[in-house]
Amino acid sequence: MGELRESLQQLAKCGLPMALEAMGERWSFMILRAAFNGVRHFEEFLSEISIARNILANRLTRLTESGILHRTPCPDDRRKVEYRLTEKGLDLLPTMIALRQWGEKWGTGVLSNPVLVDDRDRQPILPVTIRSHDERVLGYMDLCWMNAADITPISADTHDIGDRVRKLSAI
Amino acid sequence: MGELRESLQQLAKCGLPMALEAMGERWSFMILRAAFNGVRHFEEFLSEISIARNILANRLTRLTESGILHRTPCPDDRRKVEYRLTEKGLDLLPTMIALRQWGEKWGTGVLSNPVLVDDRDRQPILPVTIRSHDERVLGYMDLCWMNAADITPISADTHDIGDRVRKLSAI
DNA sequence: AGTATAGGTTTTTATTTGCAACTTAAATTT
DNA sequence: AAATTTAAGTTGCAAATAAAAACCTATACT
Repeated sequence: MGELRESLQQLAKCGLPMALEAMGERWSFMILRAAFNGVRHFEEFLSEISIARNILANRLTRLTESGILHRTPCPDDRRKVEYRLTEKGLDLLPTMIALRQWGEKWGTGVLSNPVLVDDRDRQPILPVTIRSHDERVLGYMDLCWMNAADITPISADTHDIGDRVRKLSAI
Repeated sequence: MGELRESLQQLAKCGLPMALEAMGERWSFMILRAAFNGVRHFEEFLSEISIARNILANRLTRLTESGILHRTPCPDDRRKVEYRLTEKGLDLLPTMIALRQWGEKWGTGVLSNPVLVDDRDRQPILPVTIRSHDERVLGYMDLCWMNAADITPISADTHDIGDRVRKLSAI
């Protein structure tokens, strides 16, 4: 119980809250999804997702400020502005696909179409999973928390691992 | 362009909006994370995450209604109620870990501690990635959309794949 | 019987959303 | 060159939602 509590103190500073600050708003995921689909301009976002103008403007600003999108005025048509995913933004793809797959699996039985496939062999991608360093698929029960300092870089001593490891669920 | 637009119509009914209806609210991820860490009771959630009572009550109800948590009155102490992750809820783990990893990678340089490891060999898990059917790691550029009906179950005809495939980004 | 605990609800206030109309600058049409 | 249209916002105002604090009810503990 002491251990658990300690871990929960840590919760405040793990990656999630920061991630949610950028992504936790209702429309952010939808905007990002549109961006992943090649949408780049204000009016285009507006017509693809049913969002209010001012909210879209606000979210685009915020996503830009947090480095997920990059805003460039178009050189060819100086009325236009281009919003593009940055590397940081592109890096949200696994999260988005994982969430989408979850939605498909547990949603309204409607099997989704089109399907995401590997461009190379046209076969559907696998469900996004958690993997061990040697690529085994891990479930909830296979995970535990460990002090970063106590991780042996792939070999070495094993004397008293017990009290440095907290067998915990996840996240 | 016509193709792109068609795909964007599809956007409305893919898995994401449904997923966001359940998960898209600011506190839902934090509540879920606490749940993954073994938090089960109202007052416990309340003290672990700084959320208002009424909002917590509301979110727990909603998460329960959407089948992510299961609510059971405790038989031993009948004041208490237990909120537990359902299978559907547990299935959000890859999404949450993916989002958390993203937050860690792009957040405030602070490398997070503790670290999630495989219980079996105490080695950190891999970053969550997108994989092809034969387990290759795929990036944004390796993906495209394809009509579900047109996917060949691992072999067979390849005559006119061209016009049935949309080379698209993702999500 | 009196107090504390668990899990809410209610009331009030602040913040966020969403809609509609307006603005500004640049491009296009007439 | 003037009038119109397009792109990307901003502003103002009503409605919905969130947050803080107080209150409530049932059970348990002493």
